[in-house]
Amino acid sequence: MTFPPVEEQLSIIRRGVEKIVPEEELAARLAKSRETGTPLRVKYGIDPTGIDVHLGHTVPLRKLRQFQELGHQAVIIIGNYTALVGDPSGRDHARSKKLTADDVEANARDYLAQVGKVVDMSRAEVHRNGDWFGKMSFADVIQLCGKVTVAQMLTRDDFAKRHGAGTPIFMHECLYPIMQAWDSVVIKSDIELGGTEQLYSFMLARDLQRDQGLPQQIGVMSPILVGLDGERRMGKSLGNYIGIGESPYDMMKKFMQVPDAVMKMYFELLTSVSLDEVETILAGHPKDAKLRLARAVIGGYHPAEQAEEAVARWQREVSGGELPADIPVVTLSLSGLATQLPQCAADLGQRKLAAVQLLKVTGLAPSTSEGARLIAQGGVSLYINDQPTPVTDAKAALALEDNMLLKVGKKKIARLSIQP
RNA sequence: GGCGGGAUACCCGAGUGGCCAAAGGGGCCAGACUGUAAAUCUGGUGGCAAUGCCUUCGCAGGUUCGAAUCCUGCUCCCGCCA
Repeated sequence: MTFPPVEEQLSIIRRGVEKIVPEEELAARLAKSRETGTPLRVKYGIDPTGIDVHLGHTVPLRKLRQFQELGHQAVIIIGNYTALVGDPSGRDHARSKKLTADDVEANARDYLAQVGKVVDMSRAEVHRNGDWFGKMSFADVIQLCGKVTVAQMLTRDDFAKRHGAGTPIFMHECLYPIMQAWDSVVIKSDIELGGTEQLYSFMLARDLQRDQGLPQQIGVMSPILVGLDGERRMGKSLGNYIGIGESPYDMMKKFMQVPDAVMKMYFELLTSVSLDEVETILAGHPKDAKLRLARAVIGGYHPAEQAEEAVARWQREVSGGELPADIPVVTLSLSGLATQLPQCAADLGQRKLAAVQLLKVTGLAPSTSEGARLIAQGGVSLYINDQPTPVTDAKAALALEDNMLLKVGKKKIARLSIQP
């Protein structure tokens, strides 16, 4: 096994990484690996709790892939044991419902399939930590806990804060980092990847590895990827994410709405474009830079021609103002509507319906009141034979034509299918 | 266990008898501008068969012509003391 020169490896590893601890050990470890022809074991752990992988998750995953390309060994840990136990802390009740072993395994498989879009799974080791934790006795657990002090645990920032503030810290929460650290011992990791919030567990792993007479792992920590709002971390619950399973065009639309300020970070963490080139790109027009970014990232998850088509389509439909290609069809039944809205029966008899009611039944407005507001503000228009007409009177009964389009604002549009 | 403070719309937060569908800010929506970025500006932001009507200020009652506002009970939160 031959590896690229240490300096070259370092520059790749350091890209988009916030912290390496201990930084000074990394070069020596790489050098030794190169001399002995031994790949480093690079660990990345995840709890299989039903994750929809988004770009934020891909940051450490991409780093793992880079290690693979440098010739090192990717080791993915599925935390099936911790997932089974369930973490009741701080979670809302809906989420803390117990997962069965089957759920966890299904999640794990689903997760690994998604990970396969970034990591070369044919060359990765996958372990489930239930394989070792499931065999441990309570005595083993106590013995393991004997290696960690409370004072140590309290050096962890969030625990320290909570302890200071008098908010509860549950025993099992203290066990999670220990378990994670023990994973490192078992799989003999040289490097562990994760976010900066993992610092404590990473360091604990070093302590336990030393205790077991093993080489100590080096933590390579990625920054938190900000979401589409440019402020908070990318996350599903915040609704500011791009999932790697999304269609090219859905990704495209989201990319183009990202604030300019995050482009540099996205280029650095989500693409392989060289940092020099990124500088050049960002010096140009921001819109072109964003197109470039979108194309690069989307191309990582979809065939290049589909990424290209998504870009082209965005230029046509959004930038060019053409009507979108995939307008959802809303089917309206005149007789059904007459039952639903008896007060409009007379209008319906003439194939007409008040504008506000139409907005509501098509789902383009949540209520007639909101529909009336939208109309008053000039946000509603009607397309007959693709000819737009603004709707200005909320109460006016509109003639219902099969195939007509109703548009609200810039984004909401529906094609009507009128049935008897 | 004692004392005190609080619960207002999506969130924060004003309002202490009528002028309150409830200030202000954030968020969000629509419009202008633009590159569907940012910034800025304008308008809006409970519902309905809509110049009106109905519902909403923690929950349940009460006082009053009239209650987010006063009274009683209840639930929950947060400080301080023990």
